[in-house]
Amino acid sequence: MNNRRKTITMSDVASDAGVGTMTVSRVLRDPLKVSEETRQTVLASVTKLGYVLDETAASLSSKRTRIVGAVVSTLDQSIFSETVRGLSEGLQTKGQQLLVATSDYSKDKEAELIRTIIGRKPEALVLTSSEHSNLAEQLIKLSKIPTVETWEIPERAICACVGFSNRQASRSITKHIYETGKKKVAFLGIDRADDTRGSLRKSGYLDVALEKHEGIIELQASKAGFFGPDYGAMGLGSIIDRCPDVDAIVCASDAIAFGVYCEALRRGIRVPQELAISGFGDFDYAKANGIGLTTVHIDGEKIGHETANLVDKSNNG
Amino acid sequence: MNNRRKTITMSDVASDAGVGTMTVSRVLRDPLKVSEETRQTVLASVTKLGYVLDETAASLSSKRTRIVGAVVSTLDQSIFSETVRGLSEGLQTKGQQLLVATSDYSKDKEAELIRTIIGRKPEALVLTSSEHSNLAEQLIKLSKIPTVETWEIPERAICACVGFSNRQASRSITKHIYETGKKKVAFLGIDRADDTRGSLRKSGYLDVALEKHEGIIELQASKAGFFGPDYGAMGLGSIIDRCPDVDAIVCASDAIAFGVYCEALRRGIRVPQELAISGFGDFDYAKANGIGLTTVHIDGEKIGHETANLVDKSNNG
DNA sequence: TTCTTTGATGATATCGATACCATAATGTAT
DNA sequence: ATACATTATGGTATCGATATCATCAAAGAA
Repeated sequence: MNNRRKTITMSDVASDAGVGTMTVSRVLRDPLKVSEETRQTVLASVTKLGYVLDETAASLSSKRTRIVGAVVSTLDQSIFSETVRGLSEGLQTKGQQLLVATSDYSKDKEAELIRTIIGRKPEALVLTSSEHSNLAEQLIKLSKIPTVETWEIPERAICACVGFSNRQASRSITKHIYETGKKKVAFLGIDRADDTRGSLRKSGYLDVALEKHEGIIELQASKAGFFGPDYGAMGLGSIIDRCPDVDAIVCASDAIAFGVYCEALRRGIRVPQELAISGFGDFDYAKANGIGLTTVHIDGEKIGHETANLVDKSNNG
Repeated sequence: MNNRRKTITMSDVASDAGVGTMTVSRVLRDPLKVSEETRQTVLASVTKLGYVLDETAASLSSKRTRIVGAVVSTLDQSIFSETVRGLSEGLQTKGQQLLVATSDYSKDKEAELIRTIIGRKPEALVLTSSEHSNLAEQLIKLSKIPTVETWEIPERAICACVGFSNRQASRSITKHIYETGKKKVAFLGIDRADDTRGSLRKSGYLDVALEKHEGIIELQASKAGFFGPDYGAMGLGSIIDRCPDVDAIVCASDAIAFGVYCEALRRGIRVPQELAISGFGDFDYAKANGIGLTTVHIDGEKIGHETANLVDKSNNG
């Protein structure tokens, strides 16, 4: 009503309710420590004045910010967004809030963002990349903030990590494909220097294929500025040219797999009867029943939830 | 080095550099107000001690939190994640940080989250839904925090909004399809009570189709627990049964369009020559050249950036 | 030379909630 | 009845940076 007032503070509520500020604080933070009667009075004043506790001040005073920081590589149409979602949900139930920033796969940017976020004194830090700049590692160490690395299991974890091994996953799917009776299994990936995941996946494929003493049909080509599905469509052509009896293709990503899939349909090849196609992780539509794509489904949301739990443990456990 | 020390504060830096705390503060916030010489000394101490400014305290003192809160419906594989990305990037360049929370399309949850976020005293609030609970609107009004609503242009904006009209967009795409010479254009959507967007898109389609005095082939069916693409695949069948000479389908979403597309390929129908298919906004792969899908591309990132600018203006302009 | 302006710097009160300790009022064991 | 927990509550210093005002020196105007 009287809206030209300054900010309503806890002592405004306190005097309105005829109690001390500590009592108000307790009503809001630890209601059981206050008698039923007082609690009602205070709550009445709170709603009457439309009071909202100032977490900024609370954080400074209590040294508990209830904030968790996350620096992710990207949020685009990607599995990371699922992770962020799981994380955000998980944290919400634990009364924490999520501060996110995107690094765009740049280590320097990541370090800079980490510095800014550390300034917020978060209770934990979540990172999605497994390699960090020295500056970043140093900042983290100095700040002593529990840090969780997700997605790729790093060689040497800073603190804790939640994730999976790309190589292992690729090995499993390749093995699975051979087990369904396929004979000529090819791998289709893009040759890019900075693509650690892609090459881990290739290694996983090779681990199994070599063991089969089977023709290792492996195609790699540097991309020419066009998008994943296009590369996949083209790749299918090359593979069939080189090896007409191919009956399965392990792709380094779902974007590629999708391209292969569409091209196969266009050529009238039945999927997966004549050609099995497997992708990797970030393509939501692969779930649909009608689509014959196999994919390594990575439960980003679960990773997020697990991370939230871990974060909680590092603070309370 | 000496790591059993307590937190390093600004006065630690100040005494190390032999200056007052205000000078340190200025070096970090407004370097031009400090002489070159002093600045260097202070910066040296800062790095020497590994000092990181405590934004929590800064916020309390200056009443500028440099935080922007966002409550989004979801982050899943969706266009919202692009928006969040654009927003996050845009804010980063302006020295702001983003606090996100997901409401899962629940108005009550949204209101609750808004309350928590308001407690952080953000400098702006970003919402992705256009309908809010009374509580939410009241909280926002009381807090006087500039609020930006994105995506759907609301009937009655709380403060400012960035977005587009679903109906208008659908109208454009339908018109475009007729212009390419198609004669029998159908609409395929899912019948769900709470799907405001879907029905706006349907209306947009009808606006144009009716005007053409052309057969309005419209199919609606409640979904049976399976995923979008499956519905699309099934939908194509129904439409063809009812109207064999259909030559274009406007779909309510990209998931549906994708299902229609795959089913068309399976049936040997050439896309887009024999059948044009259009989707709506959240399917990244539609961009690929080889794929014959038309889609209303919604630039989530741009929405995010625009929002960031708007947020900036409401605070400084 | 004297007065004013400008620039660099520091002292201190302050933001708003909470930790910590003190107090008062009960109940309860001896 | 005395001593001792236990519970409910309030007073106050405190967290760490910044706004504000004061100070002082050097530079320019008269």
